[in-house]
Amino acid sequence: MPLPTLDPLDPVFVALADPTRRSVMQLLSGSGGATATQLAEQFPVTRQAIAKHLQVLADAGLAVSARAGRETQWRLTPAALGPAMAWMGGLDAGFDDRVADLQRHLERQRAARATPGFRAPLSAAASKRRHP
Amino acid sequence: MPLPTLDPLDPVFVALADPTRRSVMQLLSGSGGATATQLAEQFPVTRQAIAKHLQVLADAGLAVSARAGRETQWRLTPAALGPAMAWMGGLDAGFDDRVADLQRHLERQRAARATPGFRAPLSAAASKRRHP
DNA sequence: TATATGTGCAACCGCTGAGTTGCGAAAGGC
DNA sequence: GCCTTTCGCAACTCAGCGGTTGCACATATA
Repeated sequence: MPLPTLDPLDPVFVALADPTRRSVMQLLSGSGGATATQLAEQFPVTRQAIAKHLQVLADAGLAVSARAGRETQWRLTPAALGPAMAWMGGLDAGFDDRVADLQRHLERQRAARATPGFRAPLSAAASKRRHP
Repeated sequence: MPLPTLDPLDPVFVALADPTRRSVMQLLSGSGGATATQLAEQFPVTRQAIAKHLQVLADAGLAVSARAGRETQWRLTPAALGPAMAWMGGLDAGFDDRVADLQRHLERQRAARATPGFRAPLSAAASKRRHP
């Protein structure tokens, strides 16, 4: 029972989680656009399966469709990947913060070592940020 | 029946697809490391659920564990996100390729227009790259 | 030693999602 | 006109996943 989520970039990550869907994205990126039947020829699955995948991509804002006559052209809109990539980059930024914390900690240790008789508490910085 | 995948960055995207798992990643990023029980206190799920999430992250190379005494510390390894982010960036690169194609196409059109009596075939470039 | 705490493993359950088949409707080609 | 193509919708199957409970083992603390 996965908890209900209102994270706006959840549909993007969910869309990216399926390998067939990622291949569809690559085909759409390589070509200027394609129909569901054209895409289905490249996979060992039915057209309806591809159509469902395209709908998932559309719900995530990663693709748009435009009907022309009896066929609907699908096109990739990779701009929707921006927030997801930003979120991933933010994890490394957190790492940078910890590096800065460590550097300040070491600096304080160095200063304390220069002051005989003072003993710094161990791993104070680590436990302080354990549950933000 | 999802087709079997040997895509090496598949476990990474699968790991990112769950919102609880992403929250765990953020907590691990904000702190220098935590145990499964500590993390479970921040979520309305059991410790075992968090432990499973941590195992998924480990299988994707996104986290490592180190046992110390009776508790095991978990730490995030965001470097494993690199290939995934590179793949996403590659989709935009494909877009750049299409822009280059379009520019070449327009340039050819302009040259043809300067040569009376020659008629360029319509949308030749588009159909050429439709199924790479 | 006894007790409490933290972990890992295994079995079990409900639901979601990927995929299928079937069919009817709209658009093109003859 | 008729036939073909392409599409969208609905119902269905089924494996995997998120989550739980229960328990046994190891480590710290009294």
